[in-house]
Parts: sequence; structure tokens; C-alpha cells
Amino acid sequence: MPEERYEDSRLYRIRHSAAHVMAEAMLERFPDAKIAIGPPIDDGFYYDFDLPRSLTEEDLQWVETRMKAIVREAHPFTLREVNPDEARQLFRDQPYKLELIDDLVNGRVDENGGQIAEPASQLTVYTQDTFTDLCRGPHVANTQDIHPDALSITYKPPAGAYWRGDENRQQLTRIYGTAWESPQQLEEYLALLEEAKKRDHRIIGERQGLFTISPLVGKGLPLWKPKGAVLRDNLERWLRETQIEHGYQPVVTPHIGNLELYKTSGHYPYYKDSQYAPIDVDGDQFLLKPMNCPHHIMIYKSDLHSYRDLPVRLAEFGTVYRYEQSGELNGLTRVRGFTVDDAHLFVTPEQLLGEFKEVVRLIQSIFNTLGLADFRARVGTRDPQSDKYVGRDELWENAASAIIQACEELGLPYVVEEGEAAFYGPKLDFLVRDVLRREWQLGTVQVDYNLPERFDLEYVASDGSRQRPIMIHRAPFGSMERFIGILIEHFGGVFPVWLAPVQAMVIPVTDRHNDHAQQIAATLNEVGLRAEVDQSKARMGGKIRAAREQNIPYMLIVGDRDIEAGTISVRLRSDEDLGALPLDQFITLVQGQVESKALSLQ
RNA sequence: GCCACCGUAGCUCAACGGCAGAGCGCAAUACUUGUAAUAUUGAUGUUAUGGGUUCAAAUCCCAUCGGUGGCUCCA
Repeated sequence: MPEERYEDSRLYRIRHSAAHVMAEAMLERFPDAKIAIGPPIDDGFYYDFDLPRSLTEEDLQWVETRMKAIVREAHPFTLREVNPDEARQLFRDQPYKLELIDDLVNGRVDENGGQIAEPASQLTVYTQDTFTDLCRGPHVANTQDIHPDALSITYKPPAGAYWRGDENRQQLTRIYGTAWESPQQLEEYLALLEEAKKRDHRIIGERQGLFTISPLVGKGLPLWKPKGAVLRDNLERWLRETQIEHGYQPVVTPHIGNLELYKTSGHYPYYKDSQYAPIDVDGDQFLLKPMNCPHHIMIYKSDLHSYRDLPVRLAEFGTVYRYEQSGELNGLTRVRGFTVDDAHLFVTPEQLLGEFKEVVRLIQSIFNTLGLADFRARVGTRDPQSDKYVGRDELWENAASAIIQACEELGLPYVVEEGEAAFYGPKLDFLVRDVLRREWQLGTVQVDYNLPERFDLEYVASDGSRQRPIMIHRAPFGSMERFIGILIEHFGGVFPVWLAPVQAMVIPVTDRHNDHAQQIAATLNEVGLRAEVDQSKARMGGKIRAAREQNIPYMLIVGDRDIEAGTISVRLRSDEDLGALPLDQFITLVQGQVESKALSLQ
């Protein structure tokens, strides 16, 4: 049975209707408010208002209480068709609605202010109680279909939002709400939000000592502390080795480049606003590198390649700098200096499909290893309306069809979205769901006919002619920073053994056993395992508690009994007790976990 | 960058015009402990920064810096 589309669900109608009820209550509180739009969203709804003053906590409380009252009063939602003139009369005091009416009549938008639609000669309005809104619907039959105790607008603070999403236009106040079919569902949703807050990578990063951000260094420039660097280093080493097995060649390129390079690549005008200001050196201008592609291209171009050499796969964990707007920065997931697990493949037209599929398989296997098994693909194509793309139409067609063909041959489900392409070519993005069912955009693969043309790249074909290679840009993680931020939240700080910053905490029963504990840790370190000794003055119970709070996979207790028997007493973070084990038996056990990259979180 | 909110010890927070505090962490001493917090004592602060109002400012006002939730943007 096919899954019901959200747009067709009762929940969607409830939320859409709740948005109207919110607008009604807001207009009672602020009779002069101008109303914009109020659609349902994934986990609730919002409505945008132009208000005479900023909202207070009391306003929100009042509106929520009033909404619940309106819902209980059981007003029917009634639908009416009106012609454009009637509509303009109805909303004569609502400038945002008048603008929407004009656009609807001209076929520029649908009634949520989004998609392009057919020009409309008749419009629909919905009324409940005293409030009438321009709206296509659908709605529930009656306000009482909205459960008053499954409704909240105080769970999340109001926010600013631009009218029509355009930063040059009026900024409105957006009030978010959420509504569910039952109070239990609301409870569960709020509990999920709590859980997400506990897993916040910034909180876990602080608690586990993974990274820090110092304003003196600069915002958006995270500093990796030793324990976080372990995580990062393990991921990097694993991916580097995997890529070498797949025929990639590591390269290294500098952190700055001549501005002319980025003008040639065409990056410069597009990234102009998101770059650190150029540095002037002896009359030349240099940029902190905002992307690695042009550097790798120059490596390719430094040799004449035969078709026999292709594909050439150049890989680098390349750190790039982008001057993101300050309001966009967030922990590790949105930063100003980040390392892309980048690679550029130079391929012949015959190789394109096969190489593309190989890249997709590699990304799939990487995600699977980390337990990020729930993902879908999005094919990003050009927005035909926009002029922010370079290259001939024919090249874009070729690239897009190669991507779609690869998805189909691999049986990878995908959706096509216009306007999600890079400026030089269409791309395939991986949208991954974590354990809390939140969706993140991670790996990306792009097919590019344009940069090879701009840099006049060549290879010598079998008939001796010069041919142009095609480039594939790809980054399975996207960036080390964002990826690790998401991994921290996915695992909730409980990392698999191979990634855990500290794999084993040796816990001496008393401080008489400290020296022996040190020897155990030293032996573990010698075989490449990450072990530390807790030499604090706490008692054993306190040390176990501390290790548990850090989610350290193994606690190794050593006291007189163990020294005498030549064993360690192994306790897992799951609280399972493995009892006394000889040290080498323990080493074998952990090395097995590390080598298999086991996801069982014992 | 824009809108709203916030900034007190390393961390989490209290005090909300009238002596700047607690817990965790840190240090010292005692205890020598067998599976989720041993006890006692101690140190820790230009209350983000700069200016203003006031007899008196962590508290009220302004500016700057930084953070959070969104918007726009994005790996």
C-alpha cells in the first residue's frame, strides 16, 4: 500500500487549520497586524505577521490560550469561491494578501506563495468564526477537530522571516506552532525535541572535550581538542585508505591561490560575497582558497594525459575558507574554515557512467559502515529562471542525464529538484536520516563539463586526437566539521569502539594500584589502543561513574585480586560485566571491534 | 547581514538597584576502598567590553563583541 502523502493527511489539514486559528487569535491581540502566509510545515505550521511592536512572552501565552478557546468553541470552516475583485475588497486592509491576489491572478504563485501556477480567475477563501483567509485549503471541517491539548505555539520562540523569503523585503515576525492528533503525540514530539537538545553536538563536544571555539581565534573557526582530533583522524585515515584501495591518489595543495585562478575557474563572481577579502602580495591578489577544484585541475593540467591514464582521481582533505554571514554560523555544522574530503575525477565520456556509479557505491558503503543507512538521493538541476550558471545547455543536459541514468541503474531512489545545482553542473546529494529521523544533506557528487572547458583540459585519445575529459567532483562526508557534528548527534556521544576518543579507562581500586594500572595502559597503547588511567582521588564507584558519563566503551578495574591472577576486570558501558580476563584476551576482543568497525555500542 | 532573545567562576546555573553565591570541576589533607558520586578544607570573578543614569549597577539605558532560535545563504 503506498504511503499517504503528507499533503493529503488529516495531520496536514489540522495544522493548516491551526495556522488560521492562530491568525484569528493574533488579530484579536493585534487588530492592526498585517498577515502574510501561514502554511503547514514538516512538524507543525507557522504564520507570518507584520506587527506594530515586538512580541512578548505574554502575547504568545495569550494567543495560545485564545487559540485553545477558539478550537473548543467549535466553529465550522467554510469555503467560498470569490472573483479577484471580491477578494481585493475582502483583503483591502491586508497589503500582503493583495500582493498574493495579484500574483495568483497573473499565475505567478500558488496560494502558499510558492510554486508557479496557472493564472487563476476564481480564488477561494476559508472562514472560521470571525476570520477569513485567502486559502486553497483543505481544512478540517470544524475547529473542534483540532485537539486543544495537542497544540502549542509557546514551545519554540518566534523568529524573523523575510516576506517571500527575499532578504531585500520587509522582515516579518514568524510564529511557529505545532499541532498533533492527540496530546500523547504532542508529548512524544516534545520529548524528541528534548532528546535532540541532549544530543546537541555543541553540548557533547564540551562535555567530552572534543572541540572548542574561541572568539579570539575567530568565530566559525573551531579548534579541535585532542579527543576530537582522534575522532577526526580516524575518519580521515579510514577514508583515505579506502580511497587509495579504489584507485584515488592523494595530493596536497596550498591554502591560498592567486585570484586569477578563481577568475579562470569562474568561481570568483559566484563566491565573491562569501570569501575572505583578498590578500595583496607584491601587486597580486591572493584568496584564502574557497574550494579545492581549481588547484586539482592545475595538477591535472601539469601533465599531458593519455586516455590510458584515465580516470585520474585526485583526492585531498582540503581545508577551505568561506566568509559565511555571522548569523549562519553554528557549532561544527556551519563554520568559516572547513575541510572537504574532496576528490576530482577526470574521466573520458565512455568512463563517465561507470565511474559515477562507482563513486555512488563508495558513498553508500561509507554511510552504511557508520550506521547512516537511511538515506535518499536528490538530483539537483538548474533553475531555468536563474542566470547563476555557466556553460552550454547541451553540456548540462548530458550531465543531468548521466546522473539520472546512474541512479536508475543502481536502483537508488531519487527526487529531482530544480535550482539545487552547483554553478558549473548538476549534482547528486545524499540526504541522510539520523537516529532521531532528522534529515541532513551530506555527501555530494557533481558532474562537470564546464570547468574542463574553462581550463582547456585535454587527454590524448586512442586515435591521437586531443579530447576533453569530464570532471566528477565528490565529497562523501561533505566536510569533516559538519560530518562529525552530525555523527556526534547521531551517536549521541556513544561512539563505536573504533572511533571512541578513549577506548578503555583503567580504574585502579585504590591508589596503591596506580602503578600497575599505568603498566596496563602502556601495554594497550603499545598495541595501538587508546587507554587512560583514572588516577583521581575518587573511589572506584566515582571513577566508574565518570567513565560512564564519558561513554567510554571499556572500564578495566584492577585491584589486588587482578594483580594476583594476572587479569583485568572488564565492565562495558552497557553495564554488562565481562568479569576477569587476561589482558591479551581483552586486546584481541577490542582489536576485533576496531577492525570490523563494529556498530554494536558495547 | 536581518529579526527576537541571551551573556555572572573552567562547566551548569542563582542573586534581578543595596556585602557576588551554589553544584560539578580544580588544589591540599585524611581514608586504601571491588563495580554509578568518601569526607574535610581551600583557591577560583574587572558579573563579555566600553560608556551613561544613580548616593549606590551583575541588575536600568546606549554602543561594541560573542552566543542561541529563526530568515536569507550553504559543505
